[in-house]
Amino acid sequence: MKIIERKRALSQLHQDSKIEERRGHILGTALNLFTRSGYFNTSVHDIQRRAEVSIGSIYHHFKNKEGIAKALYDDLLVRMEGEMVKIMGEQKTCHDRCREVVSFLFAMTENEPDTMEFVVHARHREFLPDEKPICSSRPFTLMLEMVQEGIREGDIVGVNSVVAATAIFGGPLRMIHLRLEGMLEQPLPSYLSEVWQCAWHGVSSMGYMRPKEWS
Amino acid sequence: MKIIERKRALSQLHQDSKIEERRGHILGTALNLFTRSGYFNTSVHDIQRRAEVSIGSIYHHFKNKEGIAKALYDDLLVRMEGEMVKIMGEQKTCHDRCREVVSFLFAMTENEPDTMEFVVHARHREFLPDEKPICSSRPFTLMLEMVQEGIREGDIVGVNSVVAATAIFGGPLRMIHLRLEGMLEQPLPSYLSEVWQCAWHGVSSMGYMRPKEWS
DNA sequence: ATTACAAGAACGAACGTTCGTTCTAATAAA
DNA sequence: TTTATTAGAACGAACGTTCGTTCTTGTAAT
Repeated sequence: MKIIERKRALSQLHQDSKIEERRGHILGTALNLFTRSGYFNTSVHDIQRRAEVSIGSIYHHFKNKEGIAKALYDDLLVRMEGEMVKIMGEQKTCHDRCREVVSFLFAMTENEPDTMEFVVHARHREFLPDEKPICSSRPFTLMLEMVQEGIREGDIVGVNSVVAATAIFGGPLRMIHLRLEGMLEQPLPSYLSEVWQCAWHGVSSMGYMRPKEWS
Repeated sequence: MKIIERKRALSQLHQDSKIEERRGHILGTALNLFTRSGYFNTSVHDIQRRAEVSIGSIYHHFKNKEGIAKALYDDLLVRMEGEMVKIMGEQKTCHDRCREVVSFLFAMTENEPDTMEFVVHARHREFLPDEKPICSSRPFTLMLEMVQEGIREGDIVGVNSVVAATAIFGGPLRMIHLRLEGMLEQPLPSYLSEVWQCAWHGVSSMGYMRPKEWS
């Protein structure tokens, strides 16, 4: 009995993983095409050709083209939120938390540029009309909360919290844009130190002692 | 003779302005639709209906749909570059120049949100495939040059100039994004002081004396 | 002053193509 | 056998664009 159940469970797992694999394969191909050519310049037939699956298979796993984008988007927000929560658990000060967020985003840009492009570049509203703007999604509100706590604790100067958040993350995000557009030779993490110092000094309430040059 | 020529010239001028008016009308309608629904969600027929002109008229004034977007884009870059050059002429220090740029961008966001949306939000690469990325267009390279001079003069700490430029303009640009997405209650200029102080303090090489609160 | 002509702006029906999606049949798994 | 999955031909709607025509306006000839 138990063995049979185990077998069924295993086989089910095997089945699930195979299904998940194909689903993931379609998603990966779609992400690649979406970021390479844009959502609207990518047809379902393009995805089908590149993924070497059939139209029917795609429409079996996803409701429609928008459903593919939605799946990508949801997956992404979940991953990002998980990372933000993890960072908030590991780091205790606003400074360390925000720095870690930037560090994570920089690393992700290098490791999964397609994914990152889909986060920061894509005009989700254009093809996911029912989605709220990404800046009011959980990962981004968590980043805002980090900053708000920093203001409460006195680490950050008492400005409007949205202003403080954009001051901290605006520069790093622009660096990500530039990197994704191929305008930066070096990988992002090599700029982290400089970028972060500029970002943090802009809002830090601590006394200011900056050396003339950073190495 | 002279009178006849004058008359012809006048009539020609009148004709030209009428033509220009219609062309501008089509462009304005297109800009509005493009920013409201996105380039790909806007059909030429939509533009035709909203502008209350004929399809033929549109194709008389513009080569094709892409030509409309290109005309908008070119016009925009010219205007922006003119404004940057003007600012560089009027302001003499890096600090004042960059601040004026941000001030101008904030004002423009309020006065012509459609135009601004088209600058900062649209994924031009997707529908203008031959265009270089906007960050390497003249207006943006001029902003970079302002910063580079600031580094040379010692006003800005000696970081990589791209890092400095993103540190200065990244925050303000994010504020513009937020405002265009309707996430800010107040008009942008009311945040200018705070935003600018954060941006400048991030890169300024001067001693640091920030009051606990800004009014 | 009237008429005839020319230039080009405006028009919109119609075209060919591409797209997202559906449908039916075939195959594999349970 | 039944169910889940894959396959790809077929479909209709919507798209960007073309093209023959009409309308408008300015010029020349009578």
